[in-house]
Amino acid sequence: MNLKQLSEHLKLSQTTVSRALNGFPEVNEKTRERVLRAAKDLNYSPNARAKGLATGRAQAIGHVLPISDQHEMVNPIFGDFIAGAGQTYAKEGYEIVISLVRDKEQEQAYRSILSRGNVDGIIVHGPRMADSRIPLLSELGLPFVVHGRASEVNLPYSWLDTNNSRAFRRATEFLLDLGHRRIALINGLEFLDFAYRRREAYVTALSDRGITIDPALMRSDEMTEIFGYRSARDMLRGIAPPTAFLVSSMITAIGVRRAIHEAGLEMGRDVSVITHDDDLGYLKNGHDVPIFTATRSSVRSAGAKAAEMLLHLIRNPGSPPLTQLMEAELIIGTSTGPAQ
Amino acid sequence: MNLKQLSEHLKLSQTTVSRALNGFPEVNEKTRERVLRAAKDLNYSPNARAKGLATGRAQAIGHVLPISDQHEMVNPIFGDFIAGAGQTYAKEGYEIVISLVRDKEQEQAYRSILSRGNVDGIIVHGPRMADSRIPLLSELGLPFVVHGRASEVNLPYSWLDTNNSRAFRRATEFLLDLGHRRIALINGLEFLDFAYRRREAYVTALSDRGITIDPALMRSDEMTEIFGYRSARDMLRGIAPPTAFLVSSMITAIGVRRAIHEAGLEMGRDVSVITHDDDLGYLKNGHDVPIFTATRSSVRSAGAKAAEMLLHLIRNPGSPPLTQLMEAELIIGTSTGPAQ
DNA sequence: TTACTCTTTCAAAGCGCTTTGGGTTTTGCC
DNA sequence: GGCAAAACCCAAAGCGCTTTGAAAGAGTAA
Repeated sequence: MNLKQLSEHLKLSQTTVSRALNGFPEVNEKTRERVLRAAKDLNYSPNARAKGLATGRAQAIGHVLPISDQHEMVNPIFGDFIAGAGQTYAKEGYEIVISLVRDKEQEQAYRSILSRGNVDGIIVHGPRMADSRIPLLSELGLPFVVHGRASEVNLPYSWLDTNNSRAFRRATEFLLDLGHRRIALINGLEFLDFAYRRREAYVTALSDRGITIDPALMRSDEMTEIFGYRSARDMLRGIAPPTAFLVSSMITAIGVRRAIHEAGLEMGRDVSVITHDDDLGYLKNGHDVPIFTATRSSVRSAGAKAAEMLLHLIRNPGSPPLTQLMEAELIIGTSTGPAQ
Repeated sequence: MNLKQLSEHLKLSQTTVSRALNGFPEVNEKTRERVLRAAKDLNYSPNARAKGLATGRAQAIGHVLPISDQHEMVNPIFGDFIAGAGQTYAKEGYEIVISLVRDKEQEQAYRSILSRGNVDGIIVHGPRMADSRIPLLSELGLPFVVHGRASEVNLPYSWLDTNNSRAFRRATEFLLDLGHRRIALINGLEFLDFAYRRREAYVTALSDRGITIDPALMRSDEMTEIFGYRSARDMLRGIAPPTAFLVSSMITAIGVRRAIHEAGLEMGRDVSVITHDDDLGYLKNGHDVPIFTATRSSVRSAGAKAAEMLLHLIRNPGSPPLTQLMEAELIIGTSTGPAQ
C-alpha cells in the first residue's frame, strides 16, 4: 500500500492525502478523518526512504560504536544508554541506526555516513581525550552530541557528561576520611576521557592530603570482571597491599570482590571498595541497601537526555552547542568501612 | 557531492558513472578506473535513501528489541549479539537499525517496519513459546531469523538456537552424579522459550532419576544480579536448603554467589553452582580456570551466524527456512563439587 | 565502401514521497 | 445578488539513484 494506491482508493489526490496525514491546516477536518481512518484500516505507512528523499530528513539517529582491534567488545553500558535514548526517539518517530566502526576507519566511516545521508544526527560514544571525531563532525556540519567529553578538544561542541572528576574526588576523600592511605585505582582505559578524568581526580585528592601516589596501586584496562579480579588479586598479594579500592565499574568491582573473598578477607571490614555505578538495569547495586558504596549516575537517563539534546540541535540548526553535566550521587553501601 | 555532480565533473552521463561504480561489465576499464578515482578523491558515496528507493533494497537489517512495560531493560547479551552480527553486516555493507518496541505495539510495529521499507530483513530477539511475531512475519513475507525458537509455533521458519534442553539436562545430570538431590533452578522468565526449555530439561532430568520436584526450589524472573541473590538467599534460609544451584545467566550466578558467601558458605564446597555462560566480552567466566562450572555458548558467534543466515535468506528469496542448533559445551570450573 | 556486430555511452523513466503554484468551491459580508 | 476571501483540492516538479531502451562509435568482414 503506497500513497498513490491510498489516494486512488479515497478518490483524492496524493497531495491532499499527504497533507491530511501530515497535519497541514488547509485540509477539511472531515476529509482528514476519512484519510486517517483509511490509512489505518488499510495499514498504510509511508515509505521511509521516499519520505527521506523528498524531505531531506532521515528520521534516524546514528550511534557509532568504536570497536578496538584487539577485542571487539561492545561496551556493556551501551544497552542501557540505548534504552534511554530509544524512548526519546520513539516518541519523536526516530529510528536508531548503529554502526560498528574500527578505530582506523573512523574518519572514512563518518564521511560516508554523512553522504549516505541516512541519519540526521549522531551520538558519539566513548570519546578520547583528543578525539578527532569532534573536529571532523563539526567540519562536516552533521549535528552531534558527545556522550562524555574530550578534555583536549577546544572547539565548542555539544556534550552530556557525568561529573567524573567530582565523583571520584569525593569518593577518594571519603576513603581518606575513613583513614585509608593505600587506596588502589582500578580504572578504565585511560585514553578514554572519562577514565583520564577519574585518575586525575584520584591523584589530586591524594596529593592534596600529602599522600604520594604509588603506581603499583593503579591499573587501567577494559572494564571486565576478570580485570578487576586480577588487579585486586595481584595487589592484595603485594608487599604493601591496599586497604581500599576505587573501581570504575560495577562489573569490575564484582571481580575485585571475588579477589577479596578469595584472599580470605571481608569486603567492608578488611578492605573497602567504592565503585562507579552506571545504574544498569540488569545490575542494580542492591535494592534497599546498596551492595557497594558507589558514585551513581544513571546511564539510561543520560541516554534519554543526550537524545533530547540531539533532537533539539537537529530541529534548530545553527543553535549554539548544548552542554550538560550530570552530578553523580555518592551512595553509601556496605562495602566501605574504617581502615583497620 | 552527488551522482549528477560527479558525472558532470567527469563529463560522463550518470548512467555510465553509476554502472562504473556498481561493477557492470559494459563499461571500459579505463573509464571505470577514472570514475573510481574521482569518486574517492571527491569523497563521493551514494545517497542510501535514493539508492534504496531505486533498488527496493534498504541495505539494512532490523533488530527489534521487545521492551516490557514494567522494566524497560535491554537484555545484557544484546551488545554481544550485535557485535557478532555487526561484523557480518559490515563485511556485506549492511546497516543495523534498532527498534525498541513495547509488547503491546509489536504487531503494529512490524507492519510499519515493513511498509516503511527501511530494512531488508529482521532478527527476532527473545522469542516466546507461542510467539505471534513468527506467523506475522511469515505472512508479511519479510525475511527474518529468530534468535531462539518458539516451541509452540508449528510453521516452518528460520532460527538459530542453543540446545538449551541438552545443556540443562547435562548440567542437571552432572549435579546428580555428584550426589546432589536438592537442586535449585534460578531461571529466566519462563514465558521466554529458552527458559521454558531449560526448566523442562531440568524437570525431566530430575524425574528420570526419581526425584520429586520441589516448587520451592524453582524461581523464574528477569535475570538480574539481585534476582539471583534474593532467590539464593531465601532458599538457603529455608528449612531444606538446596545443595546446588542451576542458574540461567552469569550475572544471576554472581548474585547467587553473593548470597552463598553471605550465608557463610563456600561455593564449590558447601554449595555447588552451575550457570549458563553466554561468553560475554565483559564478563568472561575466568580465563585459565573457569570460575563457574557452566554450559557455555557464545552469543557473539550466534550473532554472526544468525546474520549470515539472514543475508542468505535475503539474497535467495524463496529459499527454504534455515535452522541451526548450536551445542553448548559443559565446562568444569571450581563452583561445583560433591554433595556434602 | 558498405553492412554488420560489439562495445561504450546516453537520455529518460521510475522508485514513493513532499511541496509549489495554481485552480475551483464555499463562505461571509455588504 | 455580487464579490473578495477563505477553504479546499489538484497536477506536476523534484529528491538522488538505478535501469531500460536506444544511439553512437569502433572494429571486422565482404
